[in-house]
Amino acid sequence: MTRSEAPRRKRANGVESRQRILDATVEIAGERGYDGTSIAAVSAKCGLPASSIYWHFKDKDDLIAAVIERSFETWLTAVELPDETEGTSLDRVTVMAANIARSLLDAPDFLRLGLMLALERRPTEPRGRTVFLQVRDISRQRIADTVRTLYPELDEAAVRTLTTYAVAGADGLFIQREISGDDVDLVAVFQLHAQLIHDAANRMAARSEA
Amino acid sequence: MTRSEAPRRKRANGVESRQRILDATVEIAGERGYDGTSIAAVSAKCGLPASSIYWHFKDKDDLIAAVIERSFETWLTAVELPDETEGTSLDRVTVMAANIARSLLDAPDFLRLGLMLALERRPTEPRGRTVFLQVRDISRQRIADTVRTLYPELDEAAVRTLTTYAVAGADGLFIQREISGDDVDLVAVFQLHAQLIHDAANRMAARSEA
Amino acid sequence: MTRSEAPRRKRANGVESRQRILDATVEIAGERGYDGTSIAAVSAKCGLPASSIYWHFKDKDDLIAAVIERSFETWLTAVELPDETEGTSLDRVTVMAANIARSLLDAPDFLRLGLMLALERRPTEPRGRTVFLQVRDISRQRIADTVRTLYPELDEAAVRTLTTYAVAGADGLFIQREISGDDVDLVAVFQLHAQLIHDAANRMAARSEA
Amino acid sequence: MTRSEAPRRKRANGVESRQRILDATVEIAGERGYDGTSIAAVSAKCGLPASSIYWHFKDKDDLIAAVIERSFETWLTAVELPDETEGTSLDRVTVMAANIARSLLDAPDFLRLGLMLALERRPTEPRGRTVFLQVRDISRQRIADTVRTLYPELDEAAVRTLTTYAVAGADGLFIQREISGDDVDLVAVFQLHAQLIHDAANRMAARSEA
DNA sequence: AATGAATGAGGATTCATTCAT
DNA sequence: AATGAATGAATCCTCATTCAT
Repeated sequence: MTRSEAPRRKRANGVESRQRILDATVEIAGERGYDGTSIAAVSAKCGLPASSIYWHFKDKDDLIAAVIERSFETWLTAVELPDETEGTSLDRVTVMAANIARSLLDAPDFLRLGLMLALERRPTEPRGRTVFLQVRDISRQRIADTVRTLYPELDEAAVRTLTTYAVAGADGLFIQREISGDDVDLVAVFQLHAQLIHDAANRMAARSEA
Repeated sequence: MTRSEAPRRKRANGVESRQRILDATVEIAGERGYDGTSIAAVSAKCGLPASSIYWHFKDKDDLIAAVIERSFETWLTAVELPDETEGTSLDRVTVMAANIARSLLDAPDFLRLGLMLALERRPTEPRGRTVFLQVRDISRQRIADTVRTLYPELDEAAVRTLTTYAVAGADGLFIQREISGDDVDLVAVFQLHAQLIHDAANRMAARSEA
Repeated sequence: MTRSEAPRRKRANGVESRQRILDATVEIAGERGYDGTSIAAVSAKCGLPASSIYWHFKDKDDLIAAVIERSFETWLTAVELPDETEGTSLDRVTVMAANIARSLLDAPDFLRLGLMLALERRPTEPRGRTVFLQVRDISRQRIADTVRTLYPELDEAAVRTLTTYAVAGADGLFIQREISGDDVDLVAVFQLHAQLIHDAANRMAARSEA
Repeated sequence: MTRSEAPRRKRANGVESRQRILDATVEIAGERGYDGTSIAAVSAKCGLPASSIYWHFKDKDDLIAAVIERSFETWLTAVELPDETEGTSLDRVTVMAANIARSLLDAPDFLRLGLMLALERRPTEPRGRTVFLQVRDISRQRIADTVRTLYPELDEAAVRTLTTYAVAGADGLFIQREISGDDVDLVAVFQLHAQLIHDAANRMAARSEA
């Protein structure tokens, strides 16, 4: 709504414009989902006319997909998994959980939008959804790797189950936090989650040895 | 062009029409979310003209809220929590988890739509979202009650944490199932969830006694 | 542009509205072709909002197709072919040519639009084009029938050739008239056309007898 | 993202670019008419960015007009009218008709576009239309000259009528061919056309002598 | 209880064109 | 000679909603 900041900008700068558009889009799409994100709203928020958005992105689908891609990259670098950490496996799982929790607090738009897309079931699936599921799978595999490293006695079925459970818990806790706001101490509750997973891993390992 | 072709419209029946509209709406809204649900689409799916939908419901907001309400009721009666079951607390938690898992498999539209609404963050919140959060809270309290009954030694903070964790896990596992389809054995994974909650409850009880 | 004629019309009247829309569309589409016909222009000319046009017609394609259909019907009834006429075959061909010429002078929008559509070669053909080619074929068959009746000695190949030539001449002369306006006496030149076709028919008949 | 990937753009060559643009435009405009031809489509087909098209042509109108001009020239040189041919006037008319028929088979885009333009009736006439009508008139005069040469007894009114009829037939037969494709033997049917014109000329000559 | 028709606002996207480089 | 980026107007069409019947 403030117009004063744009005193007839002329120097065309594609890269910056693209970023501005993406910035505006994460915000809006993270709040209102795919259908709730209108190009007009993005245009208003980023200051570029709607038609300019179409110079940078083929269509809305392409735009949302690009948002997911970029957000995932930023998020990934924000998670900074210190896999080399010394300590017991419980320590390491706990640190990891805290890291993930913190990263989610910083980039909630990404996951919120992603989950909304993931929940939808349209006949023609938005590309953004596909992309989200792909990058989500990348994260999932990282977690699986960590599980394998920390609990080498586990067989693949157990690893898969634990990973599923770990991811599901993360999603669920994130949602809880989105609903209840600061009532939920995300870091604390993620650490409980880590603890339980650790217990489960140990029990499974014991069982498989027997 | 001839008028006589009307196929002997069965005597208008308000109740049935209302149901047809609601049926159409759960399906569409469960697949595409709030913004993705157009009155025209609902009209097409239920066979009644758009204007008829407005005879039964004040506006789109009202319609979606009604859908949530009805779906919740159906779901509640489907869960059939056998609180009176004899057996160890682990047994009882496990049975309960299986019941919930099964009920979610039957009414996925309800939870899918609800979660989509819950994740959104619009300036003027749809009434459907409010309703969903309310009914969700009802479920939450039932779970809290069960936890209190099964693990009477727990203090209120612990009960709250466990309940949060239980609900979060349920949401997360549901999402996982929505994404991966039959790859996820929802009942099995819910039972693991129950197990871990049971362990956590016992550890917490032990700690609070100390 | 004159607004005064519409003092808040309320009495909904589907049939009349439909006609108004079609009337506006023939005119515009007859002048500017498919792409040149904007829904906004039609809306402006008929006084109904653009969205109302979509109540009556599925989309632009459907609208144009409907225009062709209706125009063809009006044109057909305007041609009034007096097949029963007594007289020499030349007389009868000449009368027929004059009739067609006159009907074309009255409904030039129809043929102009149709020919524009016929000339186009888009990857996905507008339904209006299909419809035009169909109704055109109906006319063609009527002409073929007349030729068969008037010159019974002709074999089918000859009938086909003559019909093709007759239709082609009609199209070409119509175009000439569209370009040159009143410089071309359409009735006169159509009668010349009839004459030449008559000669050709006789020559062909003579040849086939030999 | 690296700039070095540009594939060694061959030294800019204005003339060639201009040709490429014109080539793309005939094709598109010949298929879809004036309004149906978008600069973006031309740009996509010729590989040059839209802004480059505006370096070579003032605006869309100018581009279409240029296309008509160039196409007419190519067509003219393709017709190769052998006016000096010996033989009866019927022979010569027939040869000429065959030549024209063949030339139309080779450059259908030109005439298709031209006829579409000619049929349109917009308030502000595209320059391409004007140009087409002009070049068409040049052809018309050549035909009139030929008629005058071959049938010197005809008065000017007769020459004009015959020319009109000749051109109209050509247009109509071309259209027929565009619609029906290979069902129409354009050369054969043009020869019938020539024959009939020849007959008409003779009859007119006889009449004017009487 | 229901519906045909209408409507203004807004949806995504494309348009022809310009301008600085 | 060419182009990346931008832009306002216009495109087709859908939206939620209303209203007279």
